[in-house]
Amino acid sequence: MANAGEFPLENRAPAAAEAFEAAAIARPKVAVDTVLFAVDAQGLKCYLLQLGRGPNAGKWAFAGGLVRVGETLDGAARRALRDASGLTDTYLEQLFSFGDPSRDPTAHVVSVAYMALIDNPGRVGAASSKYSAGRWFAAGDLPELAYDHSLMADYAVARLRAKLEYTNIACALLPSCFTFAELEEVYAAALERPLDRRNFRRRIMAMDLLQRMPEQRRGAHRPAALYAFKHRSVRAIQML
Amino acid sequence: MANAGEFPLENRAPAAAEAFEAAAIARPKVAVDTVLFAVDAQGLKCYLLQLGRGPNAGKWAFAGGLVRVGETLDGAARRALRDASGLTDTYLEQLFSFGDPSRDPTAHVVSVAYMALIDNPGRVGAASSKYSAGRWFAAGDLPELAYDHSLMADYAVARLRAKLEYTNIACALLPSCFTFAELEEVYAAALERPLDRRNFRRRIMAMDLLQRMPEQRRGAHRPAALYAFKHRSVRAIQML
DNA sequence: TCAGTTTGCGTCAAACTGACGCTTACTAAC
DNA sequence: GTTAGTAAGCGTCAGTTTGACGCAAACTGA
Repeated sequence: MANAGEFPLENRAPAAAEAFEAAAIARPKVAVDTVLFAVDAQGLKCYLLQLGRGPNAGKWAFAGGLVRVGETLDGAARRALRDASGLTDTYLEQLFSFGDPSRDPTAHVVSVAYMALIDNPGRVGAASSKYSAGRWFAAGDLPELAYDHSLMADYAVARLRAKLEYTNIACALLPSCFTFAELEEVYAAALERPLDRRNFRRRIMAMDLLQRMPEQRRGAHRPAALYAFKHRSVRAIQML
Repeated sequence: MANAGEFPLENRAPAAAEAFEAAAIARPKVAVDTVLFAVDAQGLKCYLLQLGRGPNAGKWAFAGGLVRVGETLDGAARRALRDASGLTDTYLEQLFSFGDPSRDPTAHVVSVAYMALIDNPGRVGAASSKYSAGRWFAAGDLPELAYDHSLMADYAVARLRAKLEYTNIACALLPSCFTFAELEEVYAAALERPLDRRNFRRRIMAMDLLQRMPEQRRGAHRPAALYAFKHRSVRAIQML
């Protein structure tokens, strides 16, 4: 549907189309906004950018932008994220669309929210001139955000937490090789609660997601076995 | 973001705005499409409408339409559903947004997919003149659909199944009073697998969602206790 | 009164979960 | 070298949940 009743309009003179239905039809701008997550020693982090222009200048917001001609939503999200952080190969997942006409007081903008994950906060690079600054914030302690971006943040955190439980999404927050302790830190940071080391190991092992690597990580103490995810693409874990 | 860099444009002469950035910015139409579900004796059903106009005339699709000036996405979905089925008070939940510019060959249309649930397929009424017909189909055996509506159908079924497991969403597919057998039929229909009557009862009871009503339903055999959901609003079940 | 059918309670073993003890393997300090 | 300290990683145990299934209770219609 949706597109259905509209086609005749496309084939008529613009004036006729206007008179018939277009008067009521909104032509909102369509935007994408991406909540970028990474985990570091302090916990789950969110990357925010400070707006350099417009009425919201000075406020913090997620990487975003308007969809361009010929672009898919995913494509626009990737481009906006690249412009804001230099990142090109991230895990990206659509979350939810926000379309309240008053969410942006200056124009009707429908925004499709995305979540992106990277394994290391240090990977972010310089932002485009659209932004005056960019930095990581603790996910649980974000500053006041522009528009309805706080809602997006809540949504993103909830989705990430849920998916940690039934998918291998943690692979997007870790390098290709990691120790069990590092995996546990990712879970503990995102879920914001401590996990029992031994039970966590058992639970993850039962999921059969990991592949043991031949090498070990040597540090100050007993060396730790290195693991990799069997599948680097995110997929639901089938509970038999 | 998203809306951010754009404001200066709004305040400039149109020509300047065009030259600066607008050339590349898409102005897609924004549509909503709603996958309407109900359960009857045959199983899970999906309500489809046959398009009466346009290049896809004759094809089946979900209830949808373009977002109008001042409308929220939810509001547009409710209106489109009302126009297509007469329904006004349904459970409604946003699913996913589809924005591939080639999903509709005649125009760039971003469509926000929704799922709606009702307790009785018989509640649907007459459709607007935009459609030439409307009827229920078995959810597992849909005809060829217009646009990317098959994708939406898959997405909707997956979401419904998932939510049955961890929310009280079944309340939207049942009348206010129902027997355990009716509740089980809803689950079995949506999940498309038989459930053990006794284990199902135990599992649902453990969730503590139901309230036993004083009356009983009398039929040809042993009378069945009537139940109602404690909460009619859909909420996640907290696993202690 | 009985056959037939649905309702709804109960049992049992296997699997899973949360809490936690303890050994192993290393480094760094003495 | 010996030892103290620490992270890694194995194992145990009781309580809970899960899946399979037996069976009595409650009703109708013949």
